Amino acid sequence: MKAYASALRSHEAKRLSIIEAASAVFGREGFSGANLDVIAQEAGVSRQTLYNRHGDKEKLFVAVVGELTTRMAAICVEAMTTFPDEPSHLEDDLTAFALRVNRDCICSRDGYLLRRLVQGESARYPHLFTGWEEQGAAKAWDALATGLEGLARAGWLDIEDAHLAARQFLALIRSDLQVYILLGETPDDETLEKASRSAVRTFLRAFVPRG
Amino acid sequence: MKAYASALRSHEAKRLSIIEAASAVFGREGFSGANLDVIAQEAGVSRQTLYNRHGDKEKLFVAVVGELTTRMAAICVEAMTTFPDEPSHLEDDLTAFALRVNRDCICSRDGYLLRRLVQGESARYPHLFTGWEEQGAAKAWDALATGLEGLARAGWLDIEDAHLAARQFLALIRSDLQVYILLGETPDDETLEKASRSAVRTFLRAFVPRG
Amino acid sequence: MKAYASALRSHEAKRLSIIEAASAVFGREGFSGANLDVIAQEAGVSRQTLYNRHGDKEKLFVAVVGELTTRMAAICVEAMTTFPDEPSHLEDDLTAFALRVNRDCICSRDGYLLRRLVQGESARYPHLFTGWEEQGAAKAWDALATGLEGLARAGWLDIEDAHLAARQFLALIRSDLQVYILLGETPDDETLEKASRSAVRTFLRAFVPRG
Amino acid sequence: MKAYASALRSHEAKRLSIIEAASAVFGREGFSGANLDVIAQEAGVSRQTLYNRHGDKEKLFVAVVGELTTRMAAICVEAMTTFPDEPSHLEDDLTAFALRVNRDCICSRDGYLLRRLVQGESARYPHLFTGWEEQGAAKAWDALATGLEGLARAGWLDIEDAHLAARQFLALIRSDLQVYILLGETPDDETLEKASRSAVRTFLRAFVPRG
DNA sequence: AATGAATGAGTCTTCATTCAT
DNA sequence: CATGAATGAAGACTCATTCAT
Repeated sequence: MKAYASALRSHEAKRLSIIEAASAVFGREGFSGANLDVIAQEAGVSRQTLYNRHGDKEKLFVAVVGELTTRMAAICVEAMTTFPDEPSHLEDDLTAFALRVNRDCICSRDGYLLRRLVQGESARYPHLFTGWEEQGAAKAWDALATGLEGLARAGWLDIEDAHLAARQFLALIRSDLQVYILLGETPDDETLEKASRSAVRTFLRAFVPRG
Repeated sequence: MKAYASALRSHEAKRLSIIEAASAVFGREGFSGANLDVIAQEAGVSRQTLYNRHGDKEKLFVAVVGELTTRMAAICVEAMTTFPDEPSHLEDDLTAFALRVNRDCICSRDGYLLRRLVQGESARYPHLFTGWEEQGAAKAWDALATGLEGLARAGWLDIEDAHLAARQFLALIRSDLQVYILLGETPDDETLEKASRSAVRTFLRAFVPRG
Repeated sequence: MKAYASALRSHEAKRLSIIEAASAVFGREGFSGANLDVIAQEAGVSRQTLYNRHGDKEKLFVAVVGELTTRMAAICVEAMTTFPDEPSHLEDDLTAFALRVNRDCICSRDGYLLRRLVQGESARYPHLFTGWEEQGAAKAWDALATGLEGLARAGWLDIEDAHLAARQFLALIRSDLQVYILLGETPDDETLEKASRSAVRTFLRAFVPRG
Repeated sequence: MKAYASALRSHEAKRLSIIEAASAVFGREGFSGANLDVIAQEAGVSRQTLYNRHGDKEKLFVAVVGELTTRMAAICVEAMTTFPDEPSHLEDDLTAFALRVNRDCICSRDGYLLRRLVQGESARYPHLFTGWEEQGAAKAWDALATGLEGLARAGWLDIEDAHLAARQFLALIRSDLQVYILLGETPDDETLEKASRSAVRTFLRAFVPRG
């Protein structure tokens, strides 16, 4: 029993370390620049194990993207649940929400890696992009639009096109983080908070009902 | 004379076709995925010529990024000169400006390629990113901030931090073009105009003085 | 007892399925093209069992050739016993004999496989060929020569060199089956009968005493 | 001009040495056992040249088979032209013809190699076999059948089915050379002459008109 | 300057073989 | 005995780079 459990654990642990290593290397070097021996080494498994588990380089790449997409989808869904449906202080609450989205979805390591992989190889594997968009981006936009619509119905905001507002909200909250996004660095909380707050302020100046 | 001129032309023509081909292939395949024979062939020159002109693969890559950066800087500067310093109709004029920026700087072929190259290889060649940021992005932001400041001084806008507003303006006008930006497709003018106008409207709702 | 017997049976059964699978794969792919994992899988045993039983790839190959040689020797000997020592109808009886040789020795699956293995690897393992020739071909020729000599002594045939006649008999009866022999397909009985009969007819035209 | 001619010569010479080396190695080791580096080395060219000229291992193999097929077809056609249409001494002339066929078509190096390649890989590349049969074997059989028919019409032979007789003739003349054929050794002229003569004698005993 | 070849390193992939469970 | 992993050696194929013509 123990052996079985530990084998399972080791099996799953290996799977994970392969995905970790592969996403790191693919992210760092791109698909063609990635070296399977390096991945195997960083994963602490033998090259054979890579092949046993994933067949070949391309399939491994697809597996990595799939895993990251799944993970990020979960994280984004989770982040969306913190949307302030009944805000006590609109600016503060939206800022907290924006900060969370920035931290967990935009500037997280997995987010960075997934973005790089999809950006870098979407030309070669268009389906990557499709899957990513449908499972990730579109869902997040929808959820956010729904949240904003709720605020509008409750009189907090004055919004005509909720999907448009959602896209603009997302665009604004990342507008001050371009450098971090590009380089894959995670900004500290102060930076995140500042970027989020200025974005939310502008967003509210645009969408809070006047007079 | 003629021979000299035509030799010159042919020399410059070759230089250009090499840059064109190389940027296309590097953009498509990334640095490690690019094949110098393919570049030579697409450029219509011999492999030797690549080496004679550029020394080696990395130098060629750097030359491509340099050329694209120079070009894009010029284009952005040019675009900035169309900023409506004395607008007749603020929304229309800013929309026209935004459309121009979107079309020429964001969604153009060179813009797409340069972004891909920098994004893909900035990890490997950090100086690429530095050069690009300083010569391209920063200058554009400065110029735009100056323009916005002018509008504010003239009473058209109510802006505290002009650089922040510039970043947000740029973020907003591209917020509806993510797909095109990612895939490198150039949207038609209607799409560009719509995306630009909704962004400008939101921007103005946020920054036009009230009451 | 039962357990013992069934263990034995299973042991022998495994041995056989290994030989079957190995001969099939070696025959299909040649020595270097054969993959031990494939053999193990087709045999329904684990790779380890191959190694436990046969040591390594080369030894397994030799075992296969040995097994096939033994089997084919037995089959050929058996076929030779059907030689019509006292024919009632010479052409019919010799044709029946030829058909049997063709079917069991030349066109059988094991015959095909053994021929392929020996042909393909005799350059690498000359002793394979030696063993095969001595145990298989030579014996068969001798037996056939003896049979023909008997017919000659009984006045049915007019033969000077019985070994030569034996070789020619064998050459003739396979002359119409080259395609099947090469591709390893087993012709139907009609084809076999026709090929055998025309060969026997020619053989008899050459060796039946005149006048 | 000279340079051009010498380049051509060297080009063709390289092509030939590649084919020579490749046929030797493929013949010796089989398709999967053959090592392209060895072929390149034996051909005295670089590995790259192999790839430039032939694309990949499989295409090189096909090219080798094609070349050998073409060559052997020419040689067989040439041999067939020596068929004694108007024999002065039937046995001697047919023996000379048989010897020639044996020497040039059956026991020649190219014949051996082609046979090995086709036998060894016809399972994997059935089209190899098809091409070989149609361009080589079938043509040779037809030509021989025509020749025998001529002798029959002229009263030298008594033949019903010329194609059958042709196949039997070919089977007989190689019946004493099996060992050489299998091992790819070229027998000396005495052996060839003896094998051919005994075959022709039997053939004539079967097909010369009686009485 | 173009072409073709050579060199040498590198990378993906396969596979025989062994070891641990 | 089966399973899965590890190791190490090939081997096919690619590619940057250089050289000769």
